[in-house]
Amino acid sequence: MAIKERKEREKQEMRNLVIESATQLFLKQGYDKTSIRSIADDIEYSPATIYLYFKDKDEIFYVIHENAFDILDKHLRQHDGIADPFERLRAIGRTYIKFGLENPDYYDLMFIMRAPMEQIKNEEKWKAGECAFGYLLTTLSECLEQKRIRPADLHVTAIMVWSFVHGLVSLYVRERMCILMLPDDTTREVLYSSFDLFMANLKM
Amino acid sequence: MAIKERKEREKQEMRNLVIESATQLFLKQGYDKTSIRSIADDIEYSPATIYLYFKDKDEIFYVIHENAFDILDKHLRQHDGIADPFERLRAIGRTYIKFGLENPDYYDLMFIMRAPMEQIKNEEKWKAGECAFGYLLTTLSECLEQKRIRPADLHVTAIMVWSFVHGLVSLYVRERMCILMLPDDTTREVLYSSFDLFMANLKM
DNA sequence: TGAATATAATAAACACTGTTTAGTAAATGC
DNA sequence: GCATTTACTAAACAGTGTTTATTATATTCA
Repeated sequence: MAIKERKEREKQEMRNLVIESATQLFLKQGYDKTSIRSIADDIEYSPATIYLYFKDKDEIFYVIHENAFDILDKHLRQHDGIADPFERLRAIGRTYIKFGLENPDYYDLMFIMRAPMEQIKNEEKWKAGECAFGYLLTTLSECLEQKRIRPADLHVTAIMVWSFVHGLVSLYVRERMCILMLPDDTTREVLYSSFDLFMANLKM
Repeated sequence: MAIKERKEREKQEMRNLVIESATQLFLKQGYDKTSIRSIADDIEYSPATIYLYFKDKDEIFYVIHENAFDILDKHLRQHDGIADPFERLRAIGRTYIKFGLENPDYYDLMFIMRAPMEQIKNEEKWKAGECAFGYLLTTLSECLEQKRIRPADLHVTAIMVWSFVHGLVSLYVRERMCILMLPDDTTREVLYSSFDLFMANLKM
């Protein structure tokens, strides 16, 4: 009986349709302005239909949140070829910052907004987060082994590195870097200089 | 004619009444659940009355945002007496983190939420932010003068320090530290250890 | 094939939100 | 004492996420 399979496929296609529309609207107008009604309008279905495929708005944005991690992951893995773990760490860090500055809405959803994390509480774990953090852990582990960075606890070091780059990006994304009273491109230069300084301090 | 003065005083008292109620509700239930109607209910006035004293919801939370900076400022100034600028910086940093962990809603409003920054765009500058950042700048300036930290550009160093502590607190406040899969008190210990490591790397 | 059942979609409603408007009652000015 | 200004609010407006009752379509089975 292939009907059940077709139904399942159609269900998945409808979910994709919603996600594609939601992602497009989200990146164009932000989270708040991406209402269930605006998605419904866009895909030419009634708002109630969306609730046949998603539990609530959070579930939609949880999927977008997961997709965003896939995109970031692809960016970060570009540097897998760099043999020196410290230089690899530097490349990963710069790419992380670049991703945040160039995709502020995605970054917001991944690391700042509360909405997607509500979903994770009900599910098992923050799989996407663990994947990205695991990548940082292995890179830092190599750095420590080869004595390229100052010796310290692996997790403490990882939290230090992640917190720093997250701080840079999130202060920028949430418009607190205005205290510098500099034009946008100069502000960005300060951010990257700050990252360089951080890496210099980390180096052994 | 003292009537005008009395009226002005009454106007200010009404504003204070709204702010006090809003602050209390905000710290108890968070931003989203603190609606204009819930404030109006609490102070036993109609919702429309609030709009006679405040332009919109953002203006109310901008005042709370400013008050929160006064509170943080008082905490930070406690360490004015520490002669050694590096040790003063360490004390300021720990107090900043402690403030964030113990007052997550205030911290959110001050450094994460978009709402209060909308107000700042229409006004002149982010006065409260500049005051706090200025305090960091003068402390770091002393550290550099006395060669207690590695030589670098003052503003680049300040952004590095602020971004790091902000990253620590904001990842915690927005529940991303769950990747550590540790109980809450252990997570906090990791944060403080991370801060110690950062300071050790900064030291000359 | 035709009646019974299951699925898919929706219109309308519910309970909220921030904000505005029109109208009322009280305080003030002359 | 009367006209005017001020203080306040009920009701409405335009949204929001979400649920319910109903209809139309598709599938199953006799």
